[in-house]
Amino acid sequence: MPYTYEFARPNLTVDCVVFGLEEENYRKRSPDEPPLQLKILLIERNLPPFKGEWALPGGFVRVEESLDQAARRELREETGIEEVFLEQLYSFGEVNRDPRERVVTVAYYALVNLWKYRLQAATDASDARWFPISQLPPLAFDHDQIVTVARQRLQGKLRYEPIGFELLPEKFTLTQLQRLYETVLAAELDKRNFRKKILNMDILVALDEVQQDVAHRAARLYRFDEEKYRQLKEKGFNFQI
Amino acid sequence: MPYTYEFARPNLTVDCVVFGLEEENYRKRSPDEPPLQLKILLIERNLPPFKGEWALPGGFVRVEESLDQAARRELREETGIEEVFLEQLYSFGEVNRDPRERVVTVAYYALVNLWKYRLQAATDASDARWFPISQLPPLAFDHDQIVTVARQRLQGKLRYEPIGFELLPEKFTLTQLQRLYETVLAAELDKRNFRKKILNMDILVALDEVQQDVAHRAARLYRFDEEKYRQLKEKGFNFQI
DNA sequence: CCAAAAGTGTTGGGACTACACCCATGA
DNA sequence: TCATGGGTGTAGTCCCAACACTTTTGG
Repeated sequence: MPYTYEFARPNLTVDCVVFGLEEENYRKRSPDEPPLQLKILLIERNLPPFKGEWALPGGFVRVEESLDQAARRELREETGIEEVFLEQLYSFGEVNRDPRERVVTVAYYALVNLWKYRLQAATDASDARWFPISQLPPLAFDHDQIVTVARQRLQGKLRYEPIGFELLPEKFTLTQLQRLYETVLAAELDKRNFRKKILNMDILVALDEVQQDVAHRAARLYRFDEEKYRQLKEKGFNFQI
Repeated sequence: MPYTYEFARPNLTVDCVVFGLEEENYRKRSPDEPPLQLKILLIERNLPPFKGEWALPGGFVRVEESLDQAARRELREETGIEEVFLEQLYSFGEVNRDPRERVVTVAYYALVNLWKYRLQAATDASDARWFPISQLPPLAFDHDQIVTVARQRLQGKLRYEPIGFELLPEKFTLTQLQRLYETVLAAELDKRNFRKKILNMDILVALDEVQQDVAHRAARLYRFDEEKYRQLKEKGFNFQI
């Protein structure tokens, strides 16, 4: 019982906007189709309200866990995803966002490496599915609004923090990295300028490996050097695309 | 009664970090004292826990009001402040942030024009007081952490959104504006470059008025043209200091 | 040998930095 | 006339945008 409060209390949930990046099928359906797609992970609701519709993974916050813990728990329980980049997004508290009773939700967004998690995420939760962000089904509650805010945040954050690497495999080519930026920011970037910029930052390590199984010259693989980035950041360096 | 949840529920509050900018006393106490000070508004608690300590204005969210409405209501009830810039900051949900029971708080930050609100804010709430941000008393709960996050957000936001004008009188001099930036960002800026930059943005209107009651050449007054800024923003213009 | 993507340098323009002196006003 | 802040221009540097061809590889 609350010690200073006699009124009815809102309920509290967490919801997660889980972003993933997926390569298009090898056989392109149309010549101009983009080679990468930004996707989000949705759950089909099997309880009212909005039974049968799609919704963000999430659920009630328990008294013995922090908000961050609640978000990670729900993500694990509903999608099998663990140990990913997860950050608080915004709290949504309109009075009628849940048609039945008052529910405030603290929204999070997560970035998932689909090269690592594709199988796992697909099997752990049979009612979970990845949707291209440009072709989302109707969403329950105000989840479309949450997705919109999450997408804006991702676009903003991507430009001034090196979080894009969370969406790529550990070893990636510069072209993959560029396409990631082009896909999320919905903008075209100049190849030479992009490479100069990112390599001059000195936060990538060139590996002695190249792409495999491509029908043309194989590209060099790189990985993100997180330690180096931390050091540079302490010296005042600012990541910026 | 919640329809899908049988567990104990966290309580939900809002808290507001209210920023204001105040000119130093006319008689400087030391020659190098900064001419502007960033302050925040605190409330002395008259109930346990932390009775007698200082805390952010805030309180429980009611079922019939949104989070934004709750923040504005608490601000009005506890400090008399209304119709100010108010934006959600972050939600704090560590399990033991309240020593007695589980309370999650959605923190907001507000920017107050102290030239307009000084009197009112001082009288409406006898237990409210403005503190220089560099000389805060010990705060209740995790409010020092909330203040830290709010300050970082203010510094960041100030650089890429024209929100600083909220802290100044409607008519201000370029020097006042520059000092505002120097105070909040804790950095010195070059006078000529600052003026060129801000005037080139074309978001200020030069008034046919000058400063009054100064013992030297009076500076021209300007005001922020919000409408012009909106138009420029739509065309892709990005404010940046 | 052909298709497909990898990889690579230069140049011009715009924006930022650094910097010092004269001006207007009131006391 | 003096003290105080108001107001102004230029030159050098750096960063960014624009831009096209050669190389490598597998099929």
